[in-house]
Amino acid sequence: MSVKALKGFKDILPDEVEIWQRIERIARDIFHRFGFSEIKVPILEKTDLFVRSIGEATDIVEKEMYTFTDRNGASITMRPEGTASVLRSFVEHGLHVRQPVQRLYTIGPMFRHERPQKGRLRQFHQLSCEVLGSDLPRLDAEVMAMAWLILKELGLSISLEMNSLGCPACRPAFKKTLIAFLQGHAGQLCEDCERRRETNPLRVLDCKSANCQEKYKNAPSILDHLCEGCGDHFQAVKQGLDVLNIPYSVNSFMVRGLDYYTRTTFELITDALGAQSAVGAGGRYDGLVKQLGGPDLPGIGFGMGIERLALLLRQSGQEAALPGIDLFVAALGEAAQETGYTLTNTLRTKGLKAAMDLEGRSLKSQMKQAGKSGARFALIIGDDELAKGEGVLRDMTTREQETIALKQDTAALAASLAERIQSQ
RNA sequence: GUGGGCGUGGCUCAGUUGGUUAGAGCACCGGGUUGUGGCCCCGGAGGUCGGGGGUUCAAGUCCCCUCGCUCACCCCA
Repeated sequence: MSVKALKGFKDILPDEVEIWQRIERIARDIFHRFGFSEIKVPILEKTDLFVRSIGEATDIVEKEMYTFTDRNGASITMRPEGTASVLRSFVEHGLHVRQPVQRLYTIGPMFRHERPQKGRLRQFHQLSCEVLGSDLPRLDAEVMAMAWLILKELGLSISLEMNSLGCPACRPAFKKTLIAFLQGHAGQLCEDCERRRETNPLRVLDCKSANCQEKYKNAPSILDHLCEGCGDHFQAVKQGLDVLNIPYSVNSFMVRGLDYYTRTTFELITDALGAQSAVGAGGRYDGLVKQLGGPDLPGIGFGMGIERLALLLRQSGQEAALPGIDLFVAALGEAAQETGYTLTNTLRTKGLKAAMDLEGRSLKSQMKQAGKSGARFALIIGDDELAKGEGVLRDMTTREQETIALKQDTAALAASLAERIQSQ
């Protein structure tokens, strides 16, 4: 049996790459419009970085990380998300002294050892961004507006759900209230919720069991337990979204899987991807920079899954066609092959997308290739033409042909062909 | 980690109650046009029927094991 890719690892084949490039192009453009700069960070980090940022008791850290010991005995992890690495870099290089507020984005692979399914892979790719150094509610709204614009310009309609998780000042109190409420339903919940009642009580709220949800109807809401600062912040974020005309809904049951989130959290939801409904998600993480040994600066960011975006684009019939070439050189006979070979390569140096058949196949076969390659023109050179110093230029869409002079100088010929074709 | 579905040429699939050289469409290559594409016609190449074991005179078809893919739970992008 031949070697196959690892489970959950996928090749992105040429016809699929087209749509990926479109996604990245649009996202980059919008990031730049919002004043973001790209940062590239390593895929491997010390395991400790993720344990400290994502949280020891999270699923990601507990059972999903690709962690191994390197040849020096150090514990290394393939990044399961992007924020930790970007913040590590931010702190390590003291980026905060360059300007008070930093806007950064990055694009790359993430790794989580989960059971693969639709929209979920072990190596997946994210577009992600972070803003460090400001806790203004208007920034939260702006970041969500940016995510919204990316999806809009991709032609996707997706709903925005947001919530506030409070801060270290008010969340613990809410947790207690919630635990007390759940105590009242002890023994009546699903297995998972019974377990999480103690370990991660906030989690129970987005349980999918109808029975549990029925019980949670009267559960206390985090939004009623926010401290004054968090409450004001939340109101201001909503106003910001209203001002910017971004449609959203508040989901007080929304919880995030990473421990570092504070205050604003949000998800970009679709109903077209089966179980993996989140196309993007993010939120504020005001204590994280300090926690990683940096200055006490607030931050906010989000990530979007490229595979999920690509899936949605394909479902909505937005498959991008492979771009055609400019000119296909069809040569017959050895001398013509020689001329065609140098001509084709010279055309490429002039900026044209040019192709020819190196196998010496029949003209019919070469014309077929020209058609399949999407060429706008075909230049037919046979030894007959060569003797007369001519070639036949065929317009592949109109099927019109004309005889053109093949100048002695291949470079000059290439230049005039390039000019002619580019002017069309 | 737990369930369900599925594994036949590159892709999508047919394969009757187990029975002779395993088929089709698409894609690929060649020919029909001594030098011309997208349609049509003809031909060709391409398969250890996921793998192993078993039952049988005979297994793609039945049984067991195993591997892989996939969807869902869980979790999340």
